[in-house]
Amino acid sequence: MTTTPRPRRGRRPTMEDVARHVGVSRALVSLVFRDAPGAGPETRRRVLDAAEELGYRPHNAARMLARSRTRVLGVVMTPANPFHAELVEALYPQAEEAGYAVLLSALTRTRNPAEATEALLRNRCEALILLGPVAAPSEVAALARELPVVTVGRRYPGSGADAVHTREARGIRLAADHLVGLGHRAIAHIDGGNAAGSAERRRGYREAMRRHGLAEHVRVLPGDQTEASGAAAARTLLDAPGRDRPTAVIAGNDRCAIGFLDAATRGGLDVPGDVSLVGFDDIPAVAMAHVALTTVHQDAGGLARAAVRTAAARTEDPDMEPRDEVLEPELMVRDTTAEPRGQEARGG
Amino acid sequence: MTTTPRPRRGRRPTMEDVARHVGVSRALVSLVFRDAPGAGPETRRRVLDAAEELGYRPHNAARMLARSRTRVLGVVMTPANPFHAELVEALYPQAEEAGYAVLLSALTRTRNPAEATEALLRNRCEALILLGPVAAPSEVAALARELPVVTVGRRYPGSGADAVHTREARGIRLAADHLVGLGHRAIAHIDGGNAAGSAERRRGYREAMRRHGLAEHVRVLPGDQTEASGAAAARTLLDAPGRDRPTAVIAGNDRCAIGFLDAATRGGLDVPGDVSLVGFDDIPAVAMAHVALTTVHQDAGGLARAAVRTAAARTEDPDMEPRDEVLEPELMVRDTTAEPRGQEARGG
DNA sequence: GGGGAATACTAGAGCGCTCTAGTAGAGCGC
DNA sequence: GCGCTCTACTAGAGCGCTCTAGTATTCCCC
Repeated sequence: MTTTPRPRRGRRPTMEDVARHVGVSRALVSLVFRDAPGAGPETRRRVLDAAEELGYRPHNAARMLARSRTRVLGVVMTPANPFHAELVEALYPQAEEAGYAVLLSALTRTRNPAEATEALLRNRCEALILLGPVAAPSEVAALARELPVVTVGRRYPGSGADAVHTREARGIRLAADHLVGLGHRAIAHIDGGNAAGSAERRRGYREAMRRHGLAEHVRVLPGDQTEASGAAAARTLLDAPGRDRPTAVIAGNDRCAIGFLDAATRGGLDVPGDVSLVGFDDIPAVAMAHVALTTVHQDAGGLARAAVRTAAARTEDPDMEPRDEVLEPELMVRDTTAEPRGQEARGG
Repeated sequence: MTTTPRPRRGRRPTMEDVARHVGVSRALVSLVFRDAPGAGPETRRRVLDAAEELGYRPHNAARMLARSRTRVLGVVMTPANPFHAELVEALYPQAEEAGYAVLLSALTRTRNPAEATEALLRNRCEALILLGPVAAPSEVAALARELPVVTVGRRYPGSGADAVHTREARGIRLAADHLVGLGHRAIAHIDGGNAAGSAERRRGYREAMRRHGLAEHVRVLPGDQTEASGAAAARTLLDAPGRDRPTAVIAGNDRCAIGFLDAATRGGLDVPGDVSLVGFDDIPAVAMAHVALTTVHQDAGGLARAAVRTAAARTEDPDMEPRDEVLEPELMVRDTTAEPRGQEARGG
């Protein structure tokens, strides 16, 4: 286009260059770029024009170093987790509104929580937001001793970290009530292992079953919130004799439910004909796709907002009472739940 | 645990503090933390111990500012895109091996390419890796004038940016060959709009059809590589009279294919009974889930490796010949493709 | 035992910003 | 015409590192 081609080599222009070009002091240029009061409108325009002309761009490291506050929020996320994508999506506008920049650090197969947070700490984030953390309580506590930490989707009571999460147990209860309402009694739960929220969901499952007088039907299958573990659980059930087979399954999350659906369907089970299935999270894929999964909806936008607000609040006041923000889940009834076979016959 | 509780308030310890504590100079501490030669083993240990004791952690901004090179690779990614998750996953180890740190910047509904790259440039990345960029050619060209830019999954010929991508057209041809081999003739393509790779895939489709003498059957449905557009395309086909309906569809990508599968199935079409379906990317969800989508596999690890290598190479030598690294795709035949109805009858 | 090299360390000048404390000058009331 | 306030601007000291150019000290060889 009409952009002036700028020299590719050589050092980048600094504030000094812009200042000299306009004939003002460095401090004045700084004022303009920080949108601080104290510069005349005419000068402001000239500074901006000069910067544009020279291709000047503030050097973040220098800014961070000079400023007392960095106004950066460190976010640890797992790219492979679709629900984290939704949270990150919502985090940006919330952070911006609160006057913070977002610094992402990914958790991958080759990058553990310690590495991910270390990178953020070296950048002097003011607070950390950990999405669905898998770190050990002692690690989280150690972090919380250094800076404000907000865990999303999991609580670390007594760690000093604030928490923002869905009332997981209630979500599971909604699912259980729905299934019991349809006539199910043998309802199994695929566990999420040590993934965020799993403990709460497991507890919610046990409680709900007890409340419905179905304690004897409690059955927790091991898992880890991945498609693979859902599929494994399905295979376990397929191998069981029919009367030992639950008529409904509450998966640890949507990904697990997808895996279950896959393996169950391939194994010849009809969902919801032979077995009803409920997920958790309500990631976009299960709403829209083929699966039409009945699931427990988590409010990603609300979680993001609460996380940013809490991080900001604790940064302002480190001695604030520990917070535990809880958002209500919602059951999304779709096509993977129905009356159990026997019931259906009686009913029809 | 046994971690010394550190004072939460007050300024963080600096190299100066560590140096004083050990009784050496700041420069020596710097040497130790950079793993540079010139420090005795005994001193090295004492410095490390003191740092541990004081809770010292290098200040990244200061380091960046002081260093001539930042050794940071800026990566623009879209969290909502599952294929990007795979690329990011692979990018970290590759970058580390090449001696670079990774800085992520997300593209979201509220954050456009200009904002995402601006944030990275302010951090003085040495090179930019754009995953499936959607930016305008002029924008990419402007960026490439400032620093090495590698686009992944899309080429911007003449922009000055290097490209790393799959041989998209070949992938589509593999899909078309497979479908034609099964007996299909009316093969439609759901377009990916202006998403990365779409133009190549569209071209590949047209060429493949022509090569098979099926030019008259060419049918490109509008789309944009999301589930929604796949679903919309399915609805369009459902409304068409049977004889005008293609017997096979090559979707713009896997997400689009998932959407198609959803809407088609709900609309009463059997896949692959009534219509065969092929995707593109081979994201984890389509391999494992319920869908078992026949799709064109892209080598995420290979793309990541090539992207990092190219970025590093251009950083070393800005005058290097423009690179265009091409990786071969692979057709993964799963359960969504079969002989067309008529064929099947004849065959059986 | 004197010169040379290698090793272990230090001094100090930046890197490009921010921000406090200050100055110059205009406007204004009396 | 004096002091006052207000606006527009500047000087300069950091922020916490890196890195070049040094200085001691030891070791070794002839």
